[in-house]
Amino acid sequence: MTERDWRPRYVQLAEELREKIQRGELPAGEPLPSEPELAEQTGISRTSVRNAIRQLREWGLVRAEQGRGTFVRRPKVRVKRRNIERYQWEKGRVHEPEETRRQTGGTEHDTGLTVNDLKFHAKYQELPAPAEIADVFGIPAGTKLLQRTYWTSAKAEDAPLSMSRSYLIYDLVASNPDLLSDANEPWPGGTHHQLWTVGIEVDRITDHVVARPPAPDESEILRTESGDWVLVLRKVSTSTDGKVVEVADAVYPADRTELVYNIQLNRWSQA
Amino acid sequence: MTERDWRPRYVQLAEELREKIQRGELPAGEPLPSEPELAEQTGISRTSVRNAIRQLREWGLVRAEQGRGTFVRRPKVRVKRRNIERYQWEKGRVHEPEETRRQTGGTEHDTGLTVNDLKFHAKYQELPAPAEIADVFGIPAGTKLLQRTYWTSAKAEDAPLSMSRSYLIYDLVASNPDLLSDANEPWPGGTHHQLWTVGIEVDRITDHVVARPPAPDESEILRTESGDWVLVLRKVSTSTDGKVVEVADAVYPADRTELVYNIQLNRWSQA
DNA sequence: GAGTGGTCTAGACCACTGT
DNA sequence: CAGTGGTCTAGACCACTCC
Repeated sequence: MTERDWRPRYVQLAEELREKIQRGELPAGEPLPSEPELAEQTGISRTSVRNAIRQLREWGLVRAEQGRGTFVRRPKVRVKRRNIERYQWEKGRVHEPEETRRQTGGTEHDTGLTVNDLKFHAKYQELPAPAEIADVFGIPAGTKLLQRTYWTSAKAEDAPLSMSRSYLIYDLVASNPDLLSDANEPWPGGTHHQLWTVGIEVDRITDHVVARPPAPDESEILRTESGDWVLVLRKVSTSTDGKVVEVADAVYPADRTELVYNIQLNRWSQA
Repeated sequence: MTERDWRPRYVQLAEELREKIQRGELPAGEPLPSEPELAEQTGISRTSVRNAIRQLREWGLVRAEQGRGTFVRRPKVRVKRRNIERYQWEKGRVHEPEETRRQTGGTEHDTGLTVNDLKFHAKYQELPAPAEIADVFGIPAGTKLLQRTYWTSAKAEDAPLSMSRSYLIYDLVASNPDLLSDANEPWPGGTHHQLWTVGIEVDRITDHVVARPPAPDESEILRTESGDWVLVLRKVSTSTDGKVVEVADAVYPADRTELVYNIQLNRWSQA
């Protein structure tokens, strides 16, 4: 006699299917047997079959499509974001001539995407600083901020998506009226150039990386599956006189994103 | 007549409860009404009530405990990991005397934890390089590696947990037999010191940050809730002669972790 | 033992997709 | 139209926790 399997039957089914997927018996893109079919094959109820499939969804292995079927998910290619190099490059570009700036990915903002791949959206609005943001700036809550929201919709299939919210202190940028409206988006040269027009040089940037479940609006824009999480990158820019001048939250679909930080260490012996 | 709400009833219930939680009507740590109770109050079946609660679990708002109840989750405090500073500090410590190294957090490895907070586990084993790891090293798959697995179990309540797997090329470290066994763990001085004993200086470290659902063993060690994700930090160390000398994957519970990278930019004008 | 969440059944109707 | 997954019901038994 082999030993009895005491795990719940839906877990057993989920594991069986997981193994089939990972062995390649059910290749990416292929549909699973339908729910009634699996119920009949295994002799368990459709409710339990659905339970098993929910497990597979939480594991990120399958995607259910209403009216069509449940399909094995293709492992997503993760877009690499090398922020250390990117930030330095963006800053260095400020003093290039405008044509150069317009050409070489002026729309990249925090996304790393070019205007060719996707449709770009920008929305500007004023808003009193929520406590959490005010804290980072080191200003009183309620101070007037300029909030800029950017998001992209893919033109091409599988193009990377992103969504980002950036905050500036309103009075700090108000001296250049061009900065207060989204009419100039995509701004040629990015945030560093915008800040430069009001006399600010960014000295250092701190990235705070966190993962969490998506908010409803994020889940819609990023087209995440149920159970997916998002990576949130809070980028805090500090000026050469030590003040926080921009706080930006970029939200990425976690299964399609990889953040890369390349860190140069000091040598032990310098001859 | 107000407009009819066409959303599924379990979604409506989930949102109602979400609002109650976020308004503080159901404070953290408090139990929700029991499932039969909610079913009776709302007039929907227990199955649908469970569906609503599953939604709240996916949102990370509640935790169900068998036989006790379903409780509002306390928002986790995220442990901040500042790897740029940490790596430089770890490298600089190599040439300090051994007592100093033993005292000042020699056990921190990739975890950032001290031996006082937790029980530390280490396991060494040899293993032929899987293709994915071999790729990173730039060596043929199957080359003998030394795999070191570290994990912690919390002594104190709410102590941070972590799990990490580190890979070294076996032949590269074999000249120091002390490095081949876990008997010396926690090694005083960490990986930089270990490598130094076989004549290697680490020149730069690249962090690759990714989030994904936990593997079963990870979920057990890190005590993640169902639906939680993990943050995976792959740390690739390159020696001064340009070879990859260590690959280490650290796995953190995503809801308790924040990675911080502080990036110094070059100045525009250097007088 | 009473009450909790976890598993499971056998049905039903619906919304959506393809042909 | 038939077939898919999504919602929903009204029950049942179980494992676990706490008194």
